[in-house]
Amino acid sequence: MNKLTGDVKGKRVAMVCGVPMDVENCPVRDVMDNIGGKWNSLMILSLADGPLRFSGLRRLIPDISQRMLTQTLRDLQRDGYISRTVFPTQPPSVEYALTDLGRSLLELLKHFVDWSLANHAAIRTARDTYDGAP
Amino acid sequence: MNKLTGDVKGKRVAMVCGVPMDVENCPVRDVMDNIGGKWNSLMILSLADGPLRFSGLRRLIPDISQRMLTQTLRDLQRDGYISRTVFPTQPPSVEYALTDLGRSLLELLKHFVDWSLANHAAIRTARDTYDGAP
DNA sequence: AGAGCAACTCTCAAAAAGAGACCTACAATC
DNA sequence: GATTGTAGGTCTCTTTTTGAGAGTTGCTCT
Repeated sequence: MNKLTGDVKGKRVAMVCGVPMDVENCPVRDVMDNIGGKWNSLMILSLADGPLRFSGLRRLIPDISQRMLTQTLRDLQRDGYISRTVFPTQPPSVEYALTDLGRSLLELLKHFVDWSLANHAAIRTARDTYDGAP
Repeated sequence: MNKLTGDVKGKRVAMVCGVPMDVENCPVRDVMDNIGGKWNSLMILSLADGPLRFSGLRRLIPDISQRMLTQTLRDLQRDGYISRTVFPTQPPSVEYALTDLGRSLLELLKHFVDWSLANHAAIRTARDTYDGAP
């Protein structure tokens, strides 16, 4: 019997790092989907230094389409990572900022940034080796 | 002038957390693409307790297609996170295991698992609030 | 002899992402 | 006073990714 499986409510289910990886309703997958999206974590990192407006974010991440920018912001807002505030100027301006939850996640993401910088060279080397050997 | 931009080799570029977010050749994006894929980090977590074979991984992550399993394993192998060892049994069996680099990343991912468990309730609440207010 | 496993690959359909046009309303420029 | 620009989007169309599932090769077990 595999130590990597367990029972949750009578249902046989995979366990990863002690967490039941039930396909639906798995906390880890839920969060991973958020940080896992192509733009999501980049967006949170971009708001690290303070609130930004729609067009400010576009300038900061020049290769995101408006469509994906809108959608990513909505997704992150929905899950409580960022807030959206409309100021009644003419034309209205909309400011996006990290919430407490978002700042909490940001702390984790910063470790990733550090790790990336420290290990980038090793990854590039591995990749070149792999690609070089047909 | 925005503190969020800087110059890299004479090219104006966005800065995030002090890191130049040059669209190509950005270390952070490079790593984020790896942990960011839908299955990538789940795969690394799945190998946390020891090496597994192709079919073992399928059982552990029942909702991944064979196609994506193959591709995810190749990607992670290419970037040096996992190793692939073929044993000359009949039929040959193939074992996937974390490398040192993979185990190093795993330590970071474990923090995510912890964070997910701690904050999952808050995310669900935020989501329900957002969805409940049309 | 027939079924099953292991580790894939291949094809086709569905879903997600990207490109880019379009929209409303105001402000500044020529 | 006509054009151009900005802000914060939406809409449509095309391309790229994913997913579902059948097929493959060779051996083993019943």
